[in-house]
Amino acid sequence: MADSRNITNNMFQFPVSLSADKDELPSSAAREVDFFKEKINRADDHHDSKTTSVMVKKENSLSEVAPRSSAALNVNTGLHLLTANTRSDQSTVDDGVSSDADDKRSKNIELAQLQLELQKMNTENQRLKDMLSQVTTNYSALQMHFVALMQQQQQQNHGVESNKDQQETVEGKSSEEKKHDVVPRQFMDLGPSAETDEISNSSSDERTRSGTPQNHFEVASTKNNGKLEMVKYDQENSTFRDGKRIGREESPESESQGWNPNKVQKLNPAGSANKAIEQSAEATMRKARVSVRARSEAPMITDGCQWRKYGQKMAKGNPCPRAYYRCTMAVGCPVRKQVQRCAEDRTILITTYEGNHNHPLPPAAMAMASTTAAAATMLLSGSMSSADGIMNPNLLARAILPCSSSMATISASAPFPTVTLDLTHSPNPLQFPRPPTPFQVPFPGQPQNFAPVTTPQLPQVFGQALYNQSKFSGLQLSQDMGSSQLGHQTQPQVLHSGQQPSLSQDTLSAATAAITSDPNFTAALAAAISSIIGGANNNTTTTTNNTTNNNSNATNNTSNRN
DNA sequence: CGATTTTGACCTGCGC
DNA sequence: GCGCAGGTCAAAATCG
Repeated sequence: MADSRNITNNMFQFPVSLSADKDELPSSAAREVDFFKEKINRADDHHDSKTTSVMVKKENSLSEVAPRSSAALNVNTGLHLLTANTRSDQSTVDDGVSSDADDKRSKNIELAQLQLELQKMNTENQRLKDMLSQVTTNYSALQMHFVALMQQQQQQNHGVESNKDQQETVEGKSSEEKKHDVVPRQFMDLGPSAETDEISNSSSDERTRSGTPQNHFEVASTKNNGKLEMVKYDQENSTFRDGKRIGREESPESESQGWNPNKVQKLNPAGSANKAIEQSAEATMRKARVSVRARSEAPMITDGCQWRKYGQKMAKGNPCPRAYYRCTMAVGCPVRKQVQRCAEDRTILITTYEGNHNHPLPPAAMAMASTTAAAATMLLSGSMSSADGIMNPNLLARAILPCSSSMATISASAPFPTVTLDLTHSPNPLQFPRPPTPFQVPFPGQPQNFAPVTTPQLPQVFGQALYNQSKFSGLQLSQDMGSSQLGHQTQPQVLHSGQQPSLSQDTLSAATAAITSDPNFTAALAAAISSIIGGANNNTTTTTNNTTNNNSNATNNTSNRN
């Protein structure tokens, strides 16, 4: 954990120590710091209680060792005496004065002393060994206790999530389907807890592959009937609206297949079990959202993916229309996003992501994709229960990285649990040096950026990110953000996007490399942030591949229903 | 001409 | 049951 914190602090200075934030949120920051300290102190206390005893013992041992070391010196002294005696022997031999009886007596005495000292040394050696083993045992016990607490916390979270999944599953679920309820739970079992999931019946090989949600579904589908192709990447399709769009969605168009729950049912008629698995798990994934707030004058932040707009609606309480985009980098990619400007500060662009990509991504897109996927999974696996006041793994994450209190917000309230990454706070310019050249996002049209990095490493990246989901740092828990989550920044800083520090391509490459190589999720998160910031700036400073769509025109589409 | 955007219609869930 | 709001579809329009 310390490593992750160090890595993050070294690589990406999260914009927490902003002056405005300090002014605005001194209490929360202080609370966070205090909590962290408290946490640490508690841990230290706990550890100290053990350590103290150990130390006392150690001190005792040292105090006991000290005379014994003097005893060891005594032994040496004895040896020295022996040597002296040897000399005396020699002297006796040389002199030929001492009698044999005296020599034997003195030798016996010395021998006895030596044996006694040797015995003491052996005893002390044994005691030292015992103490060492005790210290080791205490350390192991502490470690195990910590791990057990973590696992218990995770399991409680999963238990709540699993219950919710069961409730959200389609009605009339048969007992056979219930057998597979483990799969959504397994899907949720990410990170360290997955290693100790006693319910999971997956093999170790499956576990090694279970880094991504896709992989989980792959496993699940393989386990059930081997229809890999259907479950693999359609994780978001099956439960959406319970497949009631029969008339429209049975169109033969392949593009809509990814979103057609009936297609899943039709193409995978082997069992309702699979469907239930997919539905419950995909429902949870479907519901998880990652919202990114960034300042950008462009209609859309550049996240490295290709999007196609499929709808626009006026949302209540916001004069700016909400645009709906779907990822078009692959046929049937379930990822969608909503783009809307903040009603309070229209320089803030709110982008909400749903789902996981089912295709390789360019590095720039992978940063965001891995971030959203990990954040969503983290949200589903951990924070929902935290909203219920059971556990709060994010507190641990905050302890891991206490410097990013204002960066992310979890909203576990209905209708959708949402992680909001607030990038509107200006990073410290010293921490985000401004590059001399404008940032350019490598786009998928450039194949050199495409396959080599993403294809083989994508599951690993997801897996690493998900494995470290508990390290998703800087998540500020919000019990009831609700619709106000997008406006949790009470006083947005007036900072044009052009003023935002951007990152050079080297920086992004480094960040991307950090994602692909570093198992630290915070690094991945920071890399995504850097890509966002760079993309936003790119939009404002250069001509990009973005469409000419302009949401700010606000073509009133309120009469959509009318 | 294909791809993309626009936009009215449709569907669903939820609250009353 | 009704109305509202969110989300999606798909034909038409537009763009390159």
